[in-house]
Amino acid sequence: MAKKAEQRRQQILKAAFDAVSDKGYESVTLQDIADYADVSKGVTNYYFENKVDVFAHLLEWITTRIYEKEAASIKEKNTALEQLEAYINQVFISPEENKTFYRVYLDFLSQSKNHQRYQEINRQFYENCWSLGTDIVNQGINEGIFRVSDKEQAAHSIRSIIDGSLIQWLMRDEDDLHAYYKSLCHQSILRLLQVEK
Amino acid sequence: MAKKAEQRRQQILKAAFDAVSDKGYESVTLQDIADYADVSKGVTNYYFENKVDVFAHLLEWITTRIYEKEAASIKEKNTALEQLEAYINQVFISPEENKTFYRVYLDFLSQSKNHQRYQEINRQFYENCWSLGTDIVNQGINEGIFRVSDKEQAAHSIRSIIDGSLIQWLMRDEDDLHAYYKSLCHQSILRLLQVEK
DNA sequence: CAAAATAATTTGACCAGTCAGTATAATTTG
DNA sequence: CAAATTATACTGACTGGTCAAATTATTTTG
Repeated sequence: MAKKAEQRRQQILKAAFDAVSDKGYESVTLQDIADYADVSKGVTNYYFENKVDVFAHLLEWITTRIYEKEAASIKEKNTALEQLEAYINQVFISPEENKTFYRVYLDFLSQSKNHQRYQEINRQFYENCWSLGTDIVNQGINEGIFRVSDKEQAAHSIRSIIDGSLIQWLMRDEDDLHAYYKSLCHQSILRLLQVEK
Repeated sequence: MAKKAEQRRQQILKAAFDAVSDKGYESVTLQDIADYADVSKGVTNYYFENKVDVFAHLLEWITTRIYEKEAASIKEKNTALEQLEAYINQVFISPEENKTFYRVYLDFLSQSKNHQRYQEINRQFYENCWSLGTDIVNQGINEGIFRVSDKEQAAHSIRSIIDGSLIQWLMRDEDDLHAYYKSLCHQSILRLLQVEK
């Protein structure tokens, strides 16, 4: 079945994700992936061209998953402020989920310069993120609560603040900072959009 | 004597930097470093404990160099706005220097979670950066042009914006975006600090 | 339906290559 | 010459990828 094959691929991707999360991109071997997936080494090469191919699919999976979750939680809300809050809430889901997800994502970011394919996937991810930002900004402008001259620029800036906050949080690796950086990120963006107090 | 030895170390670190810049952290070998330094492989192991030791010294060198340059260019200026501009100018020196430096730095960031030692060096770097931000914020508050309630928070936020902008610029890897992200970063921080137009 | 044939999947041994680190030899220096 | 430094050769561990054989699933046939 094509169904069965798709399941196997998912299983391998999940295993690759766990492996990278535990050991870091560079040190994950094909054997690791096989071990995490509870299959033998050959399987990975049966379903994917090679190691890079596995990782490219993994990056694609991660970024689209992040984007879709963000888009979904925004769509539930009506006002720009609620949407923004939902966005930030989704970005900073929970310390556990965040750490694993964004550590792996950061690994890929630093690999992007060496792999054209990763870079392309990440470019797509950025565009998705910007479109989320633009939508919220448009909504806020229509509501008359955001004061922004250049919408595209605002979208870029929003994502900068999000990524910058996430990375700083990730790097400090102390307890109890998750809520702090979530709030910092939220407030920074509100100031950027010049929302009246 | 000890002078010569120190020179050799510097030579090796510079070689390691060039190698990482060209090939990326994960794929640099001890042989690469030796080749870039025009010495034989044994030399690296003579002056450093092992590969990680070389890289830890390199990270330390990079981060203190970035910090010192930033601190120096800020010190030249008197007003908060000038200082901020000098800061941003130094962060976004030139496309060439930026790309090499921050690509290597990003490599280290993603490795930090796996190496306690890298993490410690990076923590120190963050604290230095925050102190730069705090100084400028204090100056601006004294001048009455920044409206910030929490200075520490402002410092964190400033560095978030800087890192976020740098990474987004790095990842897009298109021509002519350097000036755009420099300006975006500058304007975002000004808005954050609620400078009157 | 059952046996046989065929196709798809899985396994793990294996290969050729690479690397970090070590040991030792050669060279320089004082 | 002796100590410090550098060059070279080597080792053992590990990796990505291959592949023939084994196993399992599916289809065909009588």
